[in-house]
Amino acid sequence: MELRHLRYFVAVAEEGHVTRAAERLGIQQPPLSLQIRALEREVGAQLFRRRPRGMELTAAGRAFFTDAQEILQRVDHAFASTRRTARGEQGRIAIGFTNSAPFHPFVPRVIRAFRDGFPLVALNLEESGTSELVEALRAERLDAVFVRSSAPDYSGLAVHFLMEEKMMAALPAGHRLAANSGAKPLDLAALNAEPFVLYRRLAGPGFYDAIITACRDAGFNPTVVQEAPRILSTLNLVAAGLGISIVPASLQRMQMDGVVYRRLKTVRKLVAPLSLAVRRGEPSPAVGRFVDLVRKTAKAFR
Amino acid sequence: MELRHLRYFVAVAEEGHVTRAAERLGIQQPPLSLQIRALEREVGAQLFRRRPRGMELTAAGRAFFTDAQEILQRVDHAFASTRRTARGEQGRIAIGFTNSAPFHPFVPRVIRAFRDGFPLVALNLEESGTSELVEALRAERLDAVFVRSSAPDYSGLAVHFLMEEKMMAALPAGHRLAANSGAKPLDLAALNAEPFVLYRRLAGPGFYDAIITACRDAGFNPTVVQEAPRILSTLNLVAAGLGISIVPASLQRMQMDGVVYRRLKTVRKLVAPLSLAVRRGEPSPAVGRFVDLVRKTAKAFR
DNA sequence: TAAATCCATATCTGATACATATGGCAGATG
DNA sequence: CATCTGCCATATGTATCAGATATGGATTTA
Repeated sequence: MELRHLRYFVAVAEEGHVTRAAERLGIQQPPLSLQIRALEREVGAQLFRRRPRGMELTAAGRAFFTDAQEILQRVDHAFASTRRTARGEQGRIAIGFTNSAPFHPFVPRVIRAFRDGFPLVALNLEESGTSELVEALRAERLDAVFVRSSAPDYSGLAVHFLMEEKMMAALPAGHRLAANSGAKPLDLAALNAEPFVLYRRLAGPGFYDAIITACRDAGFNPTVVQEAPRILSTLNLVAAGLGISIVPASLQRMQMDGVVYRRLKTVRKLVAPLSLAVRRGEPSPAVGRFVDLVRKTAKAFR
Repeated sequence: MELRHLRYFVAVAEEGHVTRAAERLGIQQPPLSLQIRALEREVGAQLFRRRPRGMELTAAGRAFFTDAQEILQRVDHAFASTRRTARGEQGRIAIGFTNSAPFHPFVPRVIRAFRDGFPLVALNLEESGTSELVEALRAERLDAVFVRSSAPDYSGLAVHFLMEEKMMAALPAGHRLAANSGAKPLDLAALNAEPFVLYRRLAGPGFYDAIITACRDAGFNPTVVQEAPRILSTLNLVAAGLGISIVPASLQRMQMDGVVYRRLKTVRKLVAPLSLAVRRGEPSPAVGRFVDLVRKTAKAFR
């Protein structure tokens, strides 16, 4: 049996009249009559009762009619769905981001923009450390990853730089340098005697190394008294008075009791980049559309 | 597109290799390659990415693969389901019976036997008066009807006599003729001075007329002091002492306080038949099977 | 570098779907 | 009651299409 048989059958069932159904289908009455007979032979059941004035469905024919309509409907749906997927308008993509990425207002904004523009594409969101994310990207568990730093190894991946943001000092409330919050930016060198609390290097090597390098360029080695596993625990430790930290400016959206943010005088290397990494080669249409939107939105965001 | 295209596509998708898929399908590799290309043109999307060593699905191809498998599965299901319906092993039939029919042990038994034998056939059961049932049968709201009497007009219907049962006298407890319940059968003439409570003629004309005729043959006109709309209300009125009644023997399964059943000496015309009525012509396979089972079970029941 | 593997293209042929002509049957009509 | 009408079924011919065979092109493998 072929779909042609189902289409012919449904037409005859709806018309109750072979000649009218043939007209509707654009063929002549004898081949339609033959096709119905062939279908009945193949199904192994009589689907119509022949009358002098037209045909009527048997009980088996009524059962088959229901199924046939549904099958034809599903075929049309399959076509439409496949075309949408091919155009990237439908499907599923998995997006990863580092623990600090969501605090950057760009990331939630572009995710919302994508959802609005492509409601039929399902987004899976994953948050993890940079290394885990890159590994998942390579293993095809993730399709695109927002990263905030240079990973040790981006081979096989395409990394699209989106933007960068300044870093700020995070000081315990009551700290001698915390007065006049929002006033004149601090010299990085003013932090030379301070104990440092830094986001663990393994989780965010880009931040860690950038901070170390910037301090050395300012003339001192920072005293790292504690590494924190998460960006939030970094702030918690600062609030507890264990030391100071340097974090991306977007973190100041996270107002936390006991933490005061102070701007720093511009240090060329002390910035936090935001990039999107994907696998090289041919992305799925949905991933392609996502990358396009992210890059376009990043240009408009600056 | 035809089902052939779906079958070819699924085979290639599963094998990832056109030559192997062609072998599996029993055709040569070049026509299969052409059919896949034709399908991609018709869908309007590339379903496979060609590699030097085989083909792999695109995102659109993966979406289509899911749909194609489901469609082919539904086609097989439609065939099987239609065959079952054609064999009367599946479908739905509506059975009607008069208010008194369920008390005959045969009726629930044959219904259970049918359910056991054809679990995929759904039974709708309706209870009503004989006239309503016959009307519903003619209007195709019911497919088969158990009746207990001769309806005024069975034209256009086929009535299969199943069996008959004796009638019994239903007396108020304490009645002078109620003593020695189960003893020697009563003469019908012994009831000549009694007030009669009868099941309404409109609801069960066969019973009514048979009782009137039998009494006249026994030499008296029964004094009908009350007609009851339902067989149960007939018994209720007897229990209340309004009079006596004559009911099918199967009613004695309905033990009711205040009612005593007494057998009657055999009166040729005073029996309650049980018949199955269906429309003339070609019943659906499920109805045909039901009629067959009912008739066969009735023979074994006697 | 030659051979192997795999899909794509070209050409031919048999099978099949459809057109046309006509027949048969049951119901409608005069 | 005879004739006509409406509708599906059968017979025959033909154009189209699916599949076979032969061969080519590109990439990988030995």
